[in-house]
Amino acid sequence: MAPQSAPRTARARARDELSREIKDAARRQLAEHGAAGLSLRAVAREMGMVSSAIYRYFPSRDDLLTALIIDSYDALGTAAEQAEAGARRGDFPGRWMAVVRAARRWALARPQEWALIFGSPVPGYQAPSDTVDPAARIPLLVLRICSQATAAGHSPPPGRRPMPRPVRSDMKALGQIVAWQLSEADLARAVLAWTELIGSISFELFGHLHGVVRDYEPYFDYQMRGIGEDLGLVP
Amino acid sequence: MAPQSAPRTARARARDELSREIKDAARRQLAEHGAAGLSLRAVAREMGMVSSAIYRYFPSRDDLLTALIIDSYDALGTAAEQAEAGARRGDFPGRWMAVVRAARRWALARPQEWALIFGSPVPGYQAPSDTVDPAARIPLLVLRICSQATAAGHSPPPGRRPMPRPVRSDMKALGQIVAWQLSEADLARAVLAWTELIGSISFELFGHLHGVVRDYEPYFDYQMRGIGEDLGLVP
DNA sequence: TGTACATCAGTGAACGCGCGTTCACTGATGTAC
DNA sequence: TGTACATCAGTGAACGCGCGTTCACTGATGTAC
Repeated sequence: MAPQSAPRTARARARDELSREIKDAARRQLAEHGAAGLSLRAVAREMGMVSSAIYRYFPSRDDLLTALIIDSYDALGTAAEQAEAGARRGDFPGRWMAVVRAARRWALARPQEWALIFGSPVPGYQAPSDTVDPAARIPLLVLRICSQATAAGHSPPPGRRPMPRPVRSDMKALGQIVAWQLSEADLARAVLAWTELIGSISFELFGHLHGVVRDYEPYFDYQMRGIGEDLGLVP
Repeated sequence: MAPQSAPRTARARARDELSREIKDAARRQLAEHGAAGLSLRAVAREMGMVSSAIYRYFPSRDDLLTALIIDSYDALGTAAEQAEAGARRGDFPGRWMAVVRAARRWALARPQEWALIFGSPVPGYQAPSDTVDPAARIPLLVLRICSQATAAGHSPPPGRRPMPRPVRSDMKALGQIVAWQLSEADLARAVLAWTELIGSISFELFGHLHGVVRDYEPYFDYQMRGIGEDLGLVP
């Protein structure tokens, strides 16, 4: 018999496709009304289904939200990774800039998805652990760039000030997880750079630079370039 | 007749007091259910009033939200200003650390109020211009510290890299508004520091450092101290 | 290849709930003379 | 000081709406023999 390499039944394929269509419809809802305004009934309406039918695919509204969060983290991570892969390996500042620009572009195109993952947590909603890995893609990418830059002999000027013991211990643990050879001070700097990246994009998106910055792209580039230098990516 | 220094009638005083009580009840609501879950009816219930009575005080839910936003910005600004006023004038890093610690403490005590002003914008809600001045208190405070440090001869090492024209023009405009003598590069650095402050607190509050940092206070202090150094506050 | 049974997608009605806002009203407070 | 009128706070009922979730059901698809 043939169904050996493809044991996926027609029903299973239809199910996957509909799951995806439901998430697409939900994402459109999200883009218009925000996370708090995401309604299962509205999604069902857009799909031409009865509202209870959604429950064949997602056991509750929260599960649908979780799926959207994971997808958003993954889409953002993919965008950043692909952009980074396009830069010359030895060009560490270029790789950093590719990441941050891809992240900003992604955010500008989908502000509500950005707000879903980096804005206020939905009250009462607790992100399950499945979101951890997708959420880690960008910070890991940043750490990898820093690590390879260090390996190539490009390091930030050594520690300006002593690191308190609890911080050192947290950074040591982080270093053991990622297993690359970065000093605790460099790890802390990389975590800060990641915070600065997300913070800068959120500031622009959420309107906190209104009246201060008019031309966001060069402003963002300028600041991120400076952070790249602070990371010691450039000799 | 006597009512000259106090033309405030009993009715007016009662009105002010009730406005305040409504906002207090709304703030409690907010702390529990977040901005999206703020309900006029629930507020009225807590006040022991009928829901329509709220409309004597706030013409709509959005107006109540706006009042809360303004109050939050003001409370945060006041907390930061008071803390900063307690530091020795010549101790610029100390003044910076007083501001950032006060901001973090305020945020930890009222996470939902923080999310209200720095989290995802409420979809469909447009902040009116009354929020601009209260929102500017912290950034202005930061700029003032930098400016006085510069005047005292403590400046960051001069510009690492050229500033693109649009950025320079934005910073020049900002410099004219605040009227102090800071270079465009220093202004940009101060705006970044402000972004980093808000971003770091949001990262902690919204759980993005979960699994990376365990002891937040020393981590925050360490990073903010570094930013203070980057600002050139210390000779 | 054909039949019997199990699985599953989608329906339609219902439960129970809460929301923002409007409106005509009553009774108390404030103002002008 | 007293009266007549205007202002205003709070009531109670109603409008019109949308929501998440459950449940018994029908009919189509898949599976085992």
